[in-house]
Amino acid sequence: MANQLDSFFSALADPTRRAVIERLTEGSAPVSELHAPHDMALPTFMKHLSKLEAAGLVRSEKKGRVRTVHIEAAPLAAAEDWLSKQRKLWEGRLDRLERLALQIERTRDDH
Amino acid sequence: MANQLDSFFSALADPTRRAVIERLTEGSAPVSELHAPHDMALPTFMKHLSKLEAAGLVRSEKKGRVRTVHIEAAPLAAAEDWLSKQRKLWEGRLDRLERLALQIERTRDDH
DNA sequence: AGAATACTTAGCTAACCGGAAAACTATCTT
DNA sequence: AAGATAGTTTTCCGGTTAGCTAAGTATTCT
Repeated sequence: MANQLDSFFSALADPTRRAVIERLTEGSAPVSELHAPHDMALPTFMKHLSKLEAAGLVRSEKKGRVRTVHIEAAPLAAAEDWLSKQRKLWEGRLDRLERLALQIERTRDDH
Repeated sequence: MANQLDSFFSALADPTRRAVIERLTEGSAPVSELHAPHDMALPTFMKHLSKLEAAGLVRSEKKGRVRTVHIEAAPLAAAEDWLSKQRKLWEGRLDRLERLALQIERTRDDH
């Protein structure tokens, strides 16, 4: 995985991990609280958290026996930017094609 | 993979596939042209195209021996929307926290 | 008809992923 | 000091993914 976007997108390609991100937009939380709504073993869930952290989408700190997890907004914005850029390029192209079509139509009318 | 977002994001989690999307914003193209810049066997590359098509990010039609591939904008926008929503929720929360902090500061000044 | 082109299908491999259970460590609580 | 709590580490498993080569099919060109 060379690119940052690789790990961002693949971290987001799993419903458990997206649910964690959604939950974290409401505020930081300890691992056990994040785990609670998910019907899977803790170690399995921890692997999802690790993937999010490795992708930089999340940060975490341990105090005593509790690890608290926070969302990290910047990479979310980076992924959004890539998507937005592609969509705009594509839409821009559609616009140009439309203008071209109008021009051709007009040229035809001149005959 | 239950969710649509699963396949969208996992389709975008690969640099070859993102490169294909980037190329396609410039316009549709046949398989061989899309393949040319990528240093991998054709069948391998075709599997990437299939994944993009399965995710609905791309459409394709075969005419004679040539298969032409087109980008499909809607799902790109859907993925963008999810990201945008999360980022805004998070930023909104930061704003509320900031206001709260200001309030507390003001209350303290009253003493 | 024969050769070249543009995929397609089939079959293989190594690595990774999402899941589990079991056993362990470290930190509160009583 | 004992017990409960909150993670962590280890080891295993079956399924998917990304890559390859080799051989096949369908069109188009000469």
